[in-house]
Amino acid sequence: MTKKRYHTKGREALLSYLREHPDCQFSAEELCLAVNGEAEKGKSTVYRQLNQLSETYAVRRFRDEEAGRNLYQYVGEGCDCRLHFHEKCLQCGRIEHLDCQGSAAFAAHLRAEHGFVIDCGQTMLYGLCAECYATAERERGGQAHA
Amino acid sequence: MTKKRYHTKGREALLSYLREHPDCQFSAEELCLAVNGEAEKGKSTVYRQLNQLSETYAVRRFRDEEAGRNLYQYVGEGCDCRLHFHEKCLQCGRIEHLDCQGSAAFAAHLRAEHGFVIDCGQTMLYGLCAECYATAERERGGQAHA
DNA sequence: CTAGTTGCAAAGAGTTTGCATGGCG
DNA sequence: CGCCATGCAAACTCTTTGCAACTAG
Repeated sequence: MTKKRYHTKGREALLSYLREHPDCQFSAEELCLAVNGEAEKGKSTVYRQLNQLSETYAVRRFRDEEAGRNLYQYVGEGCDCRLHFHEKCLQCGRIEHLDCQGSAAFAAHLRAEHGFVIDCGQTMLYGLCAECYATAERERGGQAHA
Repeated sequence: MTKKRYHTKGREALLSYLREHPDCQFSAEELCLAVNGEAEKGKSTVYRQLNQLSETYAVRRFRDEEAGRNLYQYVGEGCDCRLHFHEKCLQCGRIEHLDCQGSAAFAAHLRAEHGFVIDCGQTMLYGLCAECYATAERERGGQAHA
């Protein structure tokens, strides 16, 4: 089922680069530039390599909604991104890290009650940050315009 | 900043259709078919309408990673999708609803500790379901075992 | 040597935009 | 009547695929 893979300089370089930047998400274009020195040179190969790497547990493909493209991030061993959530405000778009306080309890609950082993590093929580929620409430209460 | 909007039959029909199917996510193509009777007829207008609707709190754009396209869902008033999480297995791709048991506690924690008002209906939890986790563990152990 | 990998160009899918016409207010 | 909305086609972006040359094992 799984195809045999050769160890090639290209894919190794890509993986190394991603592993050296554990908390960063890169676009295919950025990675192509980083590895090949040019954003266009061999981009199809970079896409193929990224697809291959995404089949493993080491690299994960995310979606950048705003830009309408994919982002790639190292999420393998020695990476702490799995231990905390990220929360993104639907209004202002800001992303913030969430310390492990309640996250661990929630993760434990999911696992104990549902057998679901959540991967915080790959989960984005959506909602409204304090400021935007306040603004939304004010507008809703004001009913100035709808 | 916000542009003036006319009440038009087209956008109203779209919103009505979405509102009548509160737990469903539709592609632009499906919506075009549902509203215009044809998947191609006036699709650019449908895209424009969906973008307009997505600027409100009533409709939200999601991403269908597998199909590489956007999905649209009604998430406004009278919609219960905000009250529970969905968990998606990174391995088998299955999506399951998660009852409110621990979700409510987690949501409350987020709000109390971080002022972040989470929107469950717009958040997807990623991880491994029980079966896939067991399989993954077996394979990982297999390296040392077999 | 054989099968996987690379690189370029071209195709492909989904979405957006230009422009003239139609419709709401 | 002004301005927004519509509809078609063309353009655009990101990603994938075809094919010949290359390379790891």
